[in-house]
Amino acid sequence: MGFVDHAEFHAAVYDIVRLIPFAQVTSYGHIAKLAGMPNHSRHVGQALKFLPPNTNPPIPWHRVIGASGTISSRGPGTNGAQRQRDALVAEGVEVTTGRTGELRVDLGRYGWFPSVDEFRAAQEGDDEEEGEA
DNA sequence: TAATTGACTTCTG
DNA sequence: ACAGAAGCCAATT
Repeated sequence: MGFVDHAEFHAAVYDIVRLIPFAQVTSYGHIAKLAGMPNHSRHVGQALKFLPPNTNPPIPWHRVIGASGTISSRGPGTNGAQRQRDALVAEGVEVTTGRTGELRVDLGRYGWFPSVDEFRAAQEGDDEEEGEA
């Protein structure tokens, strides 16, 4: 699986994010792992930042949070984390707000962390447009 | 070319 | 549970 260029990595990230089940969440690091690049968690976030607003099919970027179950705050003055919280709540995911304003999801209940094997199986059963010979 | 940045993760105390 | 530090690596300054 080694990717030779940036675009391929982004495409792989998008494909994986699309497969996150409704009302479930996973982490940047786990997506990097499924993409075969376990040390690129930060770049998964970069890929999502590059994501255009209107995609077809839609890419559920809001289902990607930190490994500790917290929604990454894009810094004060931005509402990205708030929008992510709203999108998750709209799917029925419980998002708790901690004492210091951190937004947290219970990974035990909503976490989606399939092994690479399970992920590939899901990819075959759920999406066959990839031209898998 | 070197330093900084960041939608991260993990370990320590 | 929380804070700090180290490790990480492509993109950006």
